[in-house]
Amino acid sequence: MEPRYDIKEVETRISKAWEDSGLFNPDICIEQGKTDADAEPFSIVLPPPNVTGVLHIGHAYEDALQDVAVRYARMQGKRTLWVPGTDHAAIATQAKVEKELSKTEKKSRFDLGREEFLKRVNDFAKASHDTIVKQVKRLGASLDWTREAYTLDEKRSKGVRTAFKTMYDLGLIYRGNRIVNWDPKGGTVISDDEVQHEERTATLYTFRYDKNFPIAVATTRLETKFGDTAVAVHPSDERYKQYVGKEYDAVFCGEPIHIKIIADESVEKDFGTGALGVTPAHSMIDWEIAERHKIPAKQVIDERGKMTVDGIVNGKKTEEARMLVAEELRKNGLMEKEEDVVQNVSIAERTGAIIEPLPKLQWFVAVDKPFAHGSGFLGIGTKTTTLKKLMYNAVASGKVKFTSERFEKTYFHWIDNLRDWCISRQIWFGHRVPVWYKGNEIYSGVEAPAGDGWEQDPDTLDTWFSSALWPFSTLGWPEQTPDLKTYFPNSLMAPGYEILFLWVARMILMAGVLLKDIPFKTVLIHGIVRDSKGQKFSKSLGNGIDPLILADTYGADALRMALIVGAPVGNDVKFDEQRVKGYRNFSTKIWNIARFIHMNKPAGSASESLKNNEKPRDGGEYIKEFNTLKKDVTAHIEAYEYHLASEKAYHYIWHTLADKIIEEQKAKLRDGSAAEKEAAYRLLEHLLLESLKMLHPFMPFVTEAVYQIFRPGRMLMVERWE
RNA sequence: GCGUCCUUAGCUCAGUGGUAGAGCGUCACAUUGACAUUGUGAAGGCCGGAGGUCCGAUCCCUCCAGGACGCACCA
Repeated sequence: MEPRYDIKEVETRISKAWEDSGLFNPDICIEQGKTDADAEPFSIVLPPPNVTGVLHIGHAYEDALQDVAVRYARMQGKRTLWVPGTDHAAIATQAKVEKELSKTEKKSRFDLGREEFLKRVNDFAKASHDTIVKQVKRLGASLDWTREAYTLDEKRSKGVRTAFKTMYDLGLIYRGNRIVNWDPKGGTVISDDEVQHEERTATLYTFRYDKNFPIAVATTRLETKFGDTAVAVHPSDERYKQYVGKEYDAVFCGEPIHIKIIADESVEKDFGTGALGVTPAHSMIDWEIAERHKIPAKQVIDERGKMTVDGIVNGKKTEEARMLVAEELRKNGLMEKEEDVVQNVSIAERTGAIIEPLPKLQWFVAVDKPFAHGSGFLGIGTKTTTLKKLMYNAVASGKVKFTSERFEKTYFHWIDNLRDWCISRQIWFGHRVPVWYKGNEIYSGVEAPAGDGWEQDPDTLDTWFSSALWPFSTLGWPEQTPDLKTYFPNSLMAPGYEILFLWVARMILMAGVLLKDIPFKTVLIHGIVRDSKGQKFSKSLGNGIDPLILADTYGADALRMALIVGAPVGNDVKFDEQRVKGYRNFSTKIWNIARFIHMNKPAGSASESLKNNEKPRDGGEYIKEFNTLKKDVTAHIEAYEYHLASEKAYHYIWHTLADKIIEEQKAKLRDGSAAEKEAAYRLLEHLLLESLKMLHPFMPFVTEAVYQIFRPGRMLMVERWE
């Protein structure tokens, strides 16, 4: 053996050996007799990384976790499939290319036109994809690349169109004019789950529309008040009871408005004046109030964030309009109070723009609408159900298990508050809405309708719509493929908790409607990798670390260990480069343990019998000790307590096998009789190889490399976990 | 407002109804050895605070304080 553990040489060589063997593909495992054809399947699909650039350390962590599960399953002899793929990440990818385009060529996507722009995005996505694949492979992930998928490839696109059409026919997808989250910077609508909140200070103005109006109202968004169509008060508020039901014509900053006074439970008596100016077109809440009371909506802000009313604010941006209105109110003695308040502002997740709620004609998924389900799935009954109920019951029934119960609570809470899911986007990169129009005719189908004059909807679908199909689109759905039959539902899914709603819930939804089944049995929800100060890794903070550089410096094995040991899977991981270094030392330690044992291999034919993995005759108590530990480690892996399993394996190899057992056997190896030397060697070799097997899911490279030195021609990754 | 989680060694964090654990760091000693080092040992803790249940609580329950996060939102 080489005196030094050459990380890069070994990891590169082993990577290639695995790839050449084809054993990441379960079909080849069966062909070669490594797996029984009727073995229990174990399937998992890689949460597809976005083709927006490169992998970060969070991906390395997520892949490591899954690879532990996959390698363990494979070693158990299961028919193991881990499907790789990437996500086109519609809005994120488009935004990235647009930014680049504007920087280097000073052009917008409209300057290029849809076709040329999409070509650019696809080129970028392709380059990004290639980088990502290389990175994932480097980290030792045992994915079956022969089955690679892309959310925007031909098969997945057909799946998307089929899903849309099916749900459209069920009445679960509808087109409606409703208030939506408009991202003025991205120029598109986004869903509730893509909106984030940020605390900001704002001025709360208390004012009257005009001198004759009987009630003062409070708002932070004065400029929207041109769109007020009602004033709402609490039904039990004695102060305003006399006005409820009355209607007023008023003049607000020179513009006529018509206000109806209504009573609604949602109004808080103690806030502001206890009266709420209702602006249905520019506030989610107000929209809902207006719906309840059949109050009309009046839009006063356009998609560019500019005022559309006549008079002093015409054409102005919202912030400027607000100042103008405030000034006008003060001038006319209508402003009663101005105070600073802290409020939460809605921000678009991808572009950082402040959300402008606007009424727009968009496509939605109806989550509360009863539909004919026609199966007894999840004990829902055979008649009708709603998507909310489907999502709820999948988890409540225990069919889908979350590894941490606390996430189930979060999940249920989210469902309770869920509104219809807006799925159309005004961007170009993505799945085009599979709907065609001709005059008043509307057609939804998997393919375009025959005949002339049909115009396809210009919008694209929320990227999460295609991601939601991932557990089965990757297996060939809507075709009834053998893979789908064997590997669906997936055994496991390993997403981060930050996409519990965006993704996990939607997969459950889609599988429930389209396949009348759960998408996966177990959800292993993991935390976020943070830096040593506890901050998220992000470009703006400049604290990003390239996992590949770490892998090249310390080894992918060491990186994996540093991420897995020390934090339970559901918790956040605090990442510290020092720890990677520590596990690099551990790799070296393993190499040296092996080298020492290898050097002490007795010459002659006796050792040839070792090839058959015979148990050594001596050292029974050591073997017993090992077996107890192995059982313990196995139990931890089964319970997804990878942090404990890996730590115990680590501790055993270093501080029991190396520090105690090898030290104790040294004398015999040096001075013993031939028989004693043989016995000592057999014992050490046995314990080493068994230890490598136990550690393999966590540190696949060094364990495989050493194993093959002792067992040439064999492959540790398909040895049996007993 | 509703909800979840966290508080354990200098740091980062595990863990358990029965005398407190790891890694890193620190200190002392040993060592060129299978070991780009390693080994042996040491120091270091009222397990956030107060109650309760229990023979016994760091662990279970209640409350409090501090911190993180999710959802909803005050217009």
